[in-house]
Amino acid sequence: MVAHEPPRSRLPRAERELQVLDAARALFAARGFRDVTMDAVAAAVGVTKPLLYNYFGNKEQLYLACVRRTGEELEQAVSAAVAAAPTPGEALKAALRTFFAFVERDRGAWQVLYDESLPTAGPIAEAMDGYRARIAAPVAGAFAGLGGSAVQAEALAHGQLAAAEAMSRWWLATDALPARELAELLIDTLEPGLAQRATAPAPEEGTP
Amino acid sequence: MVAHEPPRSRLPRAERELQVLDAARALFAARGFRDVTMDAVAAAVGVTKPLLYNYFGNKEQLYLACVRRTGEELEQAVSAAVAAAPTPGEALKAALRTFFAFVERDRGAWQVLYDESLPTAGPIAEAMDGYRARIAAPVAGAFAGLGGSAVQAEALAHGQLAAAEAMSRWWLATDALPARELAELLIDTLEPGLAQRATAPAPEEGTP
Amino acid sequence: MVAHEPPRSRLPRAERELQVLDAARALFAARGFRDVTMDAVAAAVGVTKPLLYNYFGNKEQLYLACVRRTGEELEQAVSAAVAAAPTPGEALKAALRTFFAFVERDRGAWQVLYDESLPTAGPIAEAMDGYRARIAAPVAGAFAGLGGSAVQAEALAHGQLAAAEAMSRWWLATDALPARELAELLIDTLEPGLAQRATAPAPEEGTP
Amino acid sequence: MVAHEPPRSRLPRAERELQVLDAARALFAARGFRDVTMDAVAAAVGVTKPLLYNYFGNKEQLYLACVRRTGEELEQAVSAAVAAAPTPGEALKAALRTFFAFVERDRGAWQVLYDESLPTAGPIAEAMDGYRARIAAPVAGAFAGLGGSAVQAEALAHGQLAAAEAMSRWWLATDALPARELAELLIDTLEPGLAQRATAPAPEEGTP
DNA sequence: AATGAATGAGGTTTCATTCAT
DNA sequence: GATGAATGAAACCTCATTCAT
Repeated sequence: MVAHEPPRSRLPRAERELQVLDAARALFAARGFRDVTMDAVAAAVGVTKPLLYNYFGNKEQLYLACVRRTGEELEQAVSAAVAAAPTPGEALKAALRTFFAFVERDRGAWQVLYDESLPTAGPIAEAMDGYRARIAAPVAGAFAGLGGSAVQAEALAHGQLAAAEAMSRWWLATDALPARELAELLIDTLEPGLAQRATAPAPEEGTP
Repeated sequence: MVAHEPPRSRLPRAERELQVLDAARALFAARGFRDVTMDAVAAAVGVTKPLLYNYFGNKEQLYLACVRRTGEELEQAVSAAVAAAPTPGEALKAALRTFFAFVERDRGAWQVLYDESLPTAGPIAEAMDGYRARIAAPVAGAFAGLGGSAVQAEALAHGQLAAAEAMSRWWLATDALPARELAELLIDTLEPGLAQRATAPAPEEGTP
Repeated sequence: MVAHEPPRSRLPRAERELQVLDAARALFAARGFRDVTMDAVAAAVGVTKPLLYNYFGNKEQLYLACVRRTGEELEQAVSAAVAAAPTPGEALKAALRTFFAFVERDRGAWQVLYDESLPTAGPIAEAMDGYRARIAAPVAGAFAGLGGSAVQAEALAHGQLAAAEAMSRWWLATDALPARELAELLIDTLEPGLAQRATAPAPEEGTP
Repeated sequence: MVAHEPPRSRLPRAERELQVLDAARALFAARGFRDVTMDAVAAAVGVTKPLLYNYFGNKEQLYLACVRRTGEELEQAVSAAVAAAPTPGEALKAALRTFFAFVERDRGAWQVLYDESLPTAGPIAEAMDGYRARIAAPVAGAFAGLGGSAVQAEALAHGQLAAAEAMSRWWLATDALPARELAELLIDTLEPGLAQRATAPAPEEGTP
């Protein structure tokens, strides 16, 4: 009655590592760091736990290995988009479009990068904070270029990045709209207000 | 057979429940569902674990009990604010102001309602989704009143509520601005874009 | 076929702790820290591991709990004997007699105190070094009072304490002599040499 | 089918065994049997674990192979020194001097021979006991020649060998005195007592 | 009304050892 | 002669949960 699993044994390390990484990332995306056990990863790949530990060290490092490539890609994509834009306003739009495009292209990758069940302390927390901060930085820069005080820009950047994340999560759950439209929707909503900020002479805060 | 020590305190059940709820909610707010053990709750209240189980059944139900009052309060506050507003534009502003004010008044309550370490399946997930949806609904209504399709309104509501949430978190961490000013900052940023939506003739979605 | 174990359940904590401590100390004495598993301790007492962790925290703390009383007793016995002696020579004799008497009185206690399979780093190593150092200190003092340079005294104290330990271990393995005679044997062997040191005018080292 | 990379080095077995033995002994000396993993040995030699198993069978046998040469050397050195001495008194001095000299010459070898983290049962324990007993025997012989019963001599031999050992360890840790002076210090301390034993009319057994 | 005592089940990690080439 | 790939077994520890009073 048991499906006769083809013997997948004795693969070269590089190949096995990719297998593990794929299986692990899928599990982490689906259930979150906390609810994925090393046993589950091992079972998904069809190997035993010690192999996982031989290759990746421990659970945190396995998680980070799942995240690394993806995280760096998103970092670079966002900062390249921002750098290439002629004005802060365009930079912000480009950043948001890049972000949503990324989410749409690889749901799993994004979910792992923005996992909400990660430990809030220790090396993993630091690494993830690093990724998120480096992704957020160019966006904050764009906001800062648009007028208002520096604190205000930071607050807005935090807020609208979270808005983008939330819209992404909502999109993952509902699939109600093409992700690209979400980018335009958010951009359209913000643009006039930001244009107005840019022309105003940036007082301490709010309206004169 | 010996009963020298008077029982620590023999409170009526209702009172004891409130005590437990307060202590538990503070813990859940500070450390998240996942990282709070029943032992920790019992120790914080000064009772033993079996009492917790007698009164609340299990950990999830205890958590839900902690959340119930808060969730209903926020639900009602937001929907009252929206209902009382003369126009969709005012409704939205009122909703955001109410939200920030609520977070400012009771950060613990707020954090429990939006705990990010909750199980993503099971009765607790459903209940929490319910609260969040009922809080988001009036906001989405306000957005919808400003033009665009219903899905777009829902997407925006989720996004800007998360923005408010993130700005609040940032406020809790930095204390860099009064929370009320954050509300105005967000409103000022959104208002022109929303005004523009309101005048445009809301097609299926997006502007022509 | 299985012996019908009398249900030993539900003992008061104090009693259970003593049971655990006895069983654990016996195991540690017989097999050494490294080779005793928490499962073995639990099985020996007839309880499950979590109880051990509830009561003692972890394996190291359980070990230290086994050692504490004994260690302090030996410390005090040795330093009291040394303090009560009129001359350094007498002090040294008293210390050695106390030491061997202790070994004879409670073989298990001594074996646990001088376990050779302990971790060489971490809290347990520090605690055990503390005990051993406090036991050695009065002996080193006695040697120092007998002439020669301070380094020489320290070297000799280290050496002869180790001699006493080794004789104790040999005694535990062979039981060939009453332990008390070992004390006298060692004392008789050292005494003339030490007396000679005491009269000599302590040059840099060796005989003038 | 591809064989671009030349094999790391295709040494004849005898040479490879020596390499392994050297690296392994250094590791065992530094960290003790328990804390050295086969992985660490393999890495230190620059070979893979299966080779270790091919050549030596298992960890215990590898350890014994590391110890064999050293153990036999020390055995022979001590017994030669004792045999060459004209009187029991000289024999003892010669034995102690040989012992200290050996430790000074090759601290690694010495530490492996007296590793304190070895299993206390099984083939390894028996083998090590054999080495230690054969090293102790000539010393005990010398003590026996100085009066007292055979058991007493054995007890003293065990004790004073341990004293030499401990002084060596202390020397390794502090470097406070030349090792040769430690030998003289111990000899000077013991000599008068032993001389006295020699003149006293040895009761139980021994020479009149 | 409340407790002290106890556990089942499962998690991460380590290590000596072997298989197939 | 030597290796890359892989594993079985067991260790420490944690936590939600229940039993008997």
